[in-house]
Amino acid sequence: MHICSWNVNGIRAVAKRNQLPWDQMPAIEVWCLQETKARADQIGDLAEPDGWFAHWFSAEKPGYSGVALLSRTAPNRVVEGLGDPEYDCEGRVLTGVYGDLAVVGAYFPNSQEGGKRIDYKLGFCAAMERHLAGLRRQGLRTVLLGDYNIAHRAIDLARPKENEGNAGFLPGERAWMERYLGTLGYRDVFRERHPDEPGLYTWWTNWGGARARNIGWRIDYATVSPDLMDRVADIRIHPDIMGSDHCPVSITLE
Amino acid sequence: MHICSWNVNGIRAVAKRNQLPWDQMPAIEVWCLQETKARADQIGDLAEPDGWFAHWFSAEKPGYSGVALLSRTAPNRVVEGLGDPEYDCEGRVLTGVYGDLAVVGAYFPNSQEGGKRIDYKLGFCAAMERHLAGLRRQGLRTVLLGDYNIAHRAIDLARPKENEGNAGFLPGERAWMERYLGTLGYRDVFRERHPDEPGLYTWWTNWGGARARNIGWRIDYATVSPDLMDRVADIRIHPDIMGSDHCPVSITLE
DNA sequence: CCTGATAGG
DNA sequence: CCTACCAGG
Repeated sequence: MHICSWNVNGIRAVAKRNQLPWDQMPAIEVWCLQETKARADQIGDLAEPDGWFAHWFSAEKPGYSGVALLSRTAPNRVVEGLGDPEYDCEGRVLTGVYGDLAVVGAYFPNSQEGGKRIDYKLGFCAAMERHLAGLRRQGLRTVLLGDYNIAHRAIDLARPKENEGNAGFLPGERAWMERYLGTLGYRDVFRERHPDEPGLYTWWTNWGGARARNIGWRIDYATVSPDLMDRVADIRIHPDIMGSDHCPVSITLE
Repeated sequence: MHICSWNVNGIRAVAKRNQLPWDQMPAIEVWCLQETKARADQIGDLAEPDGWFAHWFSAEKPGYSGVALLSRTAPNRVVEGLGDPEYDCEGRVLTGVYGDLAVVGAYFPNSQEGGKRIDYKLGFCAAMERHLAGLRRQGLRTVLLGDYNIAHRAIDLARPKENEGNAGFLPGERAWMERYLGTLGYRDVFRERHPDEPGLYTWWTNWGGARARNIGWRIDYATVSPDLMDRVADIRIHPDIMGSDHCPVSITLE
């Protein structure tokens, strides 16, 4: 099963440029999209692309956040959000269940300038923990794909020193990654397969040719529950796929 | 003296496209610009173009309205507005005095959907009358150039029937044109020289190729006080000058 | 530097 | 449709 996550930074802008992800990467069977920035009723035919089951989950605030789940085969069920209206009103999480696999697509909150929203973000992370635990209690193995808006360690961004204390690299959010990947035992497969390789990023700022110079951050992940680890055949980031300030991350499960 | 008026619909957009009016029409010695939509401090070098005396008068509300007066020779003095803060806070009028000539550049208010702002507009027109009367009491002859946002008569727009009761063709504003050009005796030189010629417009909506099909309105004028009439050598509209949804109107005075 | 929302035209 | 603004990233 080929699953891919992409923060599209506005699906309408991507569509206008003819860079829709399913056209660009035809082998993918499940797409988790973040920052769609549109309701289904704003995008016409794009809401139900030919050959896909599509589910759109949007923020209340127009043009803000929003996620989508597209799959070639229909999921057994789809869960919107984390079960907490404080987070679910921002359209950040969609879970598709396929057999014993739960595919969770998520757009974690940005902690913002001066860490203004770090409390909200850590609350979201805690709610995500509970959500994942609930899925596992249902006997499901989980893969959590999306834009975590967190660079875990110094190796995960090009300028760790300069970004000490900046949104996405705050002690509090990094500590949650430690907890999630350490204490809770979820697996950052990509880093496990490239333990010491720098320069592997999924996001670059739009200014100053950062992407061309590969001054980026790895903030998009596909992490799996421990019991899914043995099914992971492949995991990749796709820096050559353009159309957003993020690039896709794909995982192949057997 | 070659004087030209142009509603630029955002001077920054015009500059970005390299369509600055003084580059396009080098013979012009005085430019009255409307809808500049920028303060002098937002436009860098453009605020004081080489070889020009420039005066910018902006609305309080950012990106809204705004007029400019540029001239090859320095005016004896410049007057900002009409002397009424209700209108002057919207950056709509600049007057440059050159010898015994007062060049008044004006951006008349739009009367808006449903005539929502017709009272404001007619108040502006009344204040403009007083302003012009004041200039004449000072012994000045006046030319009032700009976007009046009024089509005077049916001949002045392509679709008079369909626009009966629409902003720019409301009875109240047309009546003010009648008063200005009839009772008060100011002269619409362009119409006097083309009394029965339809299809002479200065503004076209951006939708549906209206300009290519010449579905437009004549809402930009250069009108003169009766005592200036004998000095008018030429008056033209310039539908070939692109860069805005309006085209320039020029007048040549001896 | 991008996205999308919004006001104003 | 097109110019600006603005929030958010």
